[in-house]
Amino acid sequence: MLNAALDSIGAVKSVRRGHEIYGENEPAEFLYKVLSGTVRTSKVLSDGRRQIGAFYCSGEMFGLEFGETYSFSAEAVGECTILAVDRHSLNSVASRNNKVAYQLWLVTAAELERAHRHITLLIKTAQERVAMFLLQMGTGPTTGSEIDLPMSRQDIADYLGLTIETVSRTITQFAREAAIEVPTSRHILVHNRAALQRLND
Amino acid sequence: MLNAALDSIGAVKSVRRGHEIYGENEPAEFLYKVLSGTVRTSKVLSDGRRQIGAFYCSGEMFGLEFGETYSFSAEAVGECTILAVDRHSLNSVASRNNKVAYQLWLVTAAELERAHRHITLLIKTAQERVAMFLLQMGTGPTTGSEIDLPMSRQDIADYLGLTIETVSRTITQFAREAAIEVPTSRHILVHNRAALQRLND
DNA sequence: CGACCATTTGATATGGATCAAGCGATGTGG
DNA sequence: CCACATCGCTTGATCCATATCAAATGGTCG
Repeated sequence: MLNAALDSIGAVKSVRRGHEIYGENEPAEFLYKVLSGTVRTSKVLSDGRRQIGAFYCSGEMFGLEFGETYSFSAEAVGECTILAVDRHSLNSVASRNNKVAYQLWLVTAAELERAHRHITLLIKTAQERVAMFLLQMGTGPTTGSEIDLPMSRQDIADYLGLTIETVSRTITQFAREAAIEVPTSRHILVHNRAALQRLND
Repeated sequence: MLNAALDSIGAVKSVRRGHEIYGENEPAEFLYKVLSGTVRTSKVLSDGRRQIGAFYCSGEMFGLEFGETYSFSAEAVGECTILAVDRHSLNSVASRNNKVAYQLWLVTAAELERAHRHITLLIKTAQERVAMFLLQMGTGPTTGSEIDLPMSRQDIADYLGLTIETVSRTITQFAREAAIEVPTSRHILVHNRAALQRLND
């Protein structure tokens, strides 16, 4: 099993809020798993625009690469603990153990599916993007209609390909329409999930 | 080797211009390789907007899935011949042959890289998107500065997340600036590659 | 030649970006 | 404990890139 392999050869690290885990184009020596907190991957264009590739929550893996270098950089969104697994050790386990190799393939496949969802997101309107984002954040281990956003508005904007002002205004608008409630900026209650879902595919 | 495996268990088919190879959500029974022509994958949203996932040229593989169903549909852009490989046969080869399994993983990884490039494209301006698209189409087997576009302006627009008018205007603008020349709408000569490249990352 | 389709071009509208304040939490030093 | 700076977020006013609507052009095939 993959998780057993990871645990046996991985090293636990903790990373401070905002600190870099690895940089774009650095040699891809490690594969990581989030143990607690949230990690974002990102890329900064020459003119300063930033694209966030994905957010990774507890239990998810990131930093799996095929080339020699990372194609995005990775930073801790908040305080994080992560498991760092040496790529070569893992490869050697995978070459002896088909199940582990298959699990690594599945991680890549999951990553691909994530990227496809992201592409579909980026051709939509601002309302649709924000709605889709909230719904995505609302699924997972947390219960039903409460969403705790670990990331800033700027992070959300850079993930959605919008500006911070547009994200803020759209959230305000959803709140005015009573689809959601925003007790604090990082904590959102979804009252009318159907209204948000109506804005999807 | 993967290609040998594909050739031995694959069946050659030809597909007419515009015809569907498989549909979104259909059971994913086959993995395909383009032998000649170009294939596009796409997804149509409920309101009619169409997103093109990718274009596949001769030699490239498409339709590799992990779930039970295809996540995009696939159509022939022009007259095409393709090789259809039964997924279960291939899986059984892969389970016995590590090299084949590894190659399949690489196909997924290439697909992921493609998706990441696509995401980066979609956060840019219209000029940058079109420039990047032309440069991408200009690499590959064809020689240097000549691009033959197998697809329509509408296909390009749906790939880039723009309208057909914007794509057309942007191409006209590049021609006016003498970066390119457009003898016919499907045939483009790149005169100033650097000018296009300047619009990228 | 005439019908049809893809593409280009023109005129106008608009969603989201940009520029600019204001506001509310959190923290720091006096 | 309170001014005051700072930071993240929201709100307002205006602008602009791209969409939308509409028409002209050109290429292809019967």
